[in-house]
Amino acid sequence: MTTQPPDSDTEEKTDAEQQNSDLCNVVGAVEEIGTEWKLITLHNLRDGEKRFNELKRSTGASSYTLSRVLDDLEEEGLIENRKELESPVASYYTLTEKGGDLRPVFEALDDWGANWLE
Amino acid sequence: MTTQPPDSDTEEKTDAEQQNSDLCNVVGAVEEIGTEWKLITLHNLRDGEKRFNELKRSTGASSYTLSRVLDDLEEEGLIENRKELESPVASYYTLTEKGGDLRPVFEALDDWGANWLE
DNA sequence: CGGCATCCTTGGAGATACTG
DNA sequence: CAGTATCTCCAAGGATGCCG
Repeated sequence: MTTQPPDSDTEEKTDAEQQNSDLCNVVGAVEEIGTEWKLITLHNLRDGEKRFNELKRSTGASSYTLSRVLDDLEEEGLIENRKELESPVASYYTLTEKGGDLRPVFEALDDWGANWLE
Repeated sequence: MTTQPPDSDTEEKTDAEQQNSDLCNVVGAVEEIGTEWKLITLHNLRDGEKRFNELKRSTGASSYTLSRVLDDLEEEGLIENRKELESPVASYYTLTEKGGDLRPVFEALDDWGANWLE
């Protein structure tokens, strides 16, 4: 493999996942979106479309990292990308339905944070 | 109860966090618990007390990793540790109130997973 | 049984520079 | 503006061994 970023092909179930998948989907969900950059990026799209550099600023990720996170999220079907190629190119990202359905997760996190952080 | 909720702000906010902290606590929450091992470990304690090796099996983490994750979680006040030093030592871990309050998060993740995974 | 100490590998991620 | 290409660094984490 070249300098290919992390893969993300057919997902294999880990041993631990096997042991829990019958009971619930938390492990699966965590393995799909349970990294800080993914969560933060998705969360930063909660209010609608954003462009690359907006996300770069609001998430604090480097363009390199952000780019790969966005690729991952798009491959997983959590976000969509709309490009405008005219003039100065513009690239807009939005949550898909699948991604938007994570809102309750973020709300729960927000509630928890409001009680226990700060 | 020793685990008291928030106690005034004092946390240093990161740049990205600065930009969102006024709006919500998701970033803060994610930064505290948003790693796969932490989420999985907390989730594996959802039904109550578990011992070290039980967690090792159910999470799939190595003892080295699990040990450090548990230390982190305990420091953050998300779990508690009860040790029985007699005979063959036994160590039990449970969610604190703070940790237990994450259940809605896991429920939301579970719901999402049920809809979008599998 | 629980869990450090060590060694070692991997990839996550920043900084920087470059292109269409 | 929106990425890609490198280079590099460091932490996460597995494997193994030891020990109270």
